[in-house]
Amino acid sequence: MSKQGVTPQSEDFSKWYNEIVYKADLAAQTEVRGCIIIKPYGYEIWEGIKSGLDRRFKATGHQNAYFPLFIPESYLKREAEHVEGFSPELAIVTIAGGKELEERLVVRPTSETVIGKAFSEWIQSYRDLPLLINQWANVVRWELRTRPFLRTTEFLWQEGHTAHATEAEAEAETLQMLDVYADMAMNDAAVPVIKGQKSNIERFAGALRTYTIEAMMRDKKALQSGTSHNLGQNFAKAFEIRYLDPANEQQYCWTTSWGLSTRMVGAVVMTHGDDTGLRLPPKLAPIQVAIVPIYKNDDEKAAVHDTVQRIAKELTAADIRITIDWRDQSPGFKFNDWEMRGVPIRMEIGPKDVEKNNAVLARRDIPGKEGKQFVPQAGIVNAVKTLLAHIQQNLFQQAEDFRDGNIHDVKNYDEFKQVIEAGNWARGWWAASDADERRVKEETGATLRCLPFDQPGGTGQCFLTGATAPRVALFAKAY
RNA sequence: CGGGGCGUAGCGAAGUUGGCAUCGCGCCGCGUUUGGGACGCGGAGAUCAUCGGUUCAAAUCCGGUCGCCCCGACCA
Repeated sequence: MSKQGVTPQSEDFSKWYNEIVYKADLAAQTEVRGCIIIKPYGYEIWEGIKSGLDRRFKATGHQNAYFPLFIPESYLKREAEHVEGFSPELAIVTIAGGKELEERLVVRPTSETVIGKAFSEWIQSYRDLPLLINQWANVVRWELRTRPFLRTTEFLWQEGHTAHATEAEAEAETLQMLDVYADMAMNDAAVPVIKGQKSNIERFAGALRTYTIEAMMRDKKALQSGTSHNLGQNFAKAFEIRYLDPANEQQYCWTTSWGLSTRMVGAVVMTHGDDTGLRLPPKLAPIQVAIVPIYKNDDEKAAVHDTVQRIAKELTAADIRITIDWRDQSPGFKFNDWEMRGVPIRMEIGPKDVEKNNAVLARRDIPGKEGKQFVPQAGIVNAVKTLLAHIQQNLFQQAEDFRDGNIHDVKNYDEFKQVIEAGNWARGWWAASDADERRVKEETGATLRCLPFDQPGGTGQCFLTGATAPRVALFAKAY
């Protein structure tokens, strides 16, 4: 595979993204439209996201389970808004075992319906609540336009599903899980996100309220990176999810669902990547340190060998993920290769370093000489750990500064159009109707990303209608 | 799903009026190299997306199908 450079982001961001995905070996294309192979290096990033989330799910009392891929078509039809939202993108099995099926089976686009059915059987009494379940699964949505990780026909995700006795509890759960997503995004993926509520138009099909974390990519487009829904009693009523309360009265449960997908891998790529390739946050990087031994001949190679092995062992013992690059290539080639793959730290160990008991550490987040430093071999584990933490922090800071510098407050529709036209995000007081929101989308291409939790307070004048508005909204062009 | 572009070796491309399938990178072997993308010599690798048609002869001309990319409408 050619490693010789990549199209600059400024020239063609889409092209840059595609090239990076394939050149950094994250994914491969397949014969089936919109379906990608997630290659080991890409899958390891997903595994990092996954384990970070799974740990947090367990810590908040959730258990994993697995529900079937196939859903009887009739289930989907029980919740009117839900089926309407999803029917255009369903894949449906009509023939199986060589026979036409009596009831068609939908390949799950999400599992509210099957899980709702199960919950209705599992829940009898208020003592069974809350019921806190998560599943790791693949889902299928027949998308018209696909992009690796960002929107694929089949994708991997987790979907949490919970049932509660009261609306307040369900709401608390919905918000808690949004916090879990934001925490993982910011602390593990170093992706700064804005928490907020979706508008009616952008709300999940069948939900009462939908909350979202929104991230800004380096082309300044918004990426919805995780969503959490308070489903109210809609699914409880459709699937008879009821419990007997302490007063011996039947009550409908309040349910929630929340999901985060392999799209997050795309978010990591597009939040941190630069013109030399990927830049991975240390916490998610499959390889945190790439050790490149430097030698001119076999004698030097032998001389360097022991030092490299010893340091590698120390790093591994400290749970630092490393690789040693003994490939028969020039050092320059290797430097570029690991930069393309986004490895946070490159360590060079050559004859001079062996002699002086040094090693060279080069940071991926600071290009060239600036990011290089000599460190003594004694205490190298701590030096690496500290540097990894700094890189994690710096990637987040860079992304946050970039994002904040590209969000602009607008007072009227003209300002709004200018900001959107320039590709930026617009924030303004908002009190307009659903119809107005659709019109804005039609006229400018920007969608209401969310009503941020973080509000200025008080009231202001709606930038579109001039009416008194209780809160600001965030608009942007989105993926 | 509309409009536009494109499918030739693993990747990127050339292929004129139809006539031996080319080039660069990568891959394999040998030798020289190696602290920012090394070089020489020798090799392997292609039903030219696919199906059909025209023709003595098709990568090339005609038609269908599939897939990919870009721009729009729909979506985690």
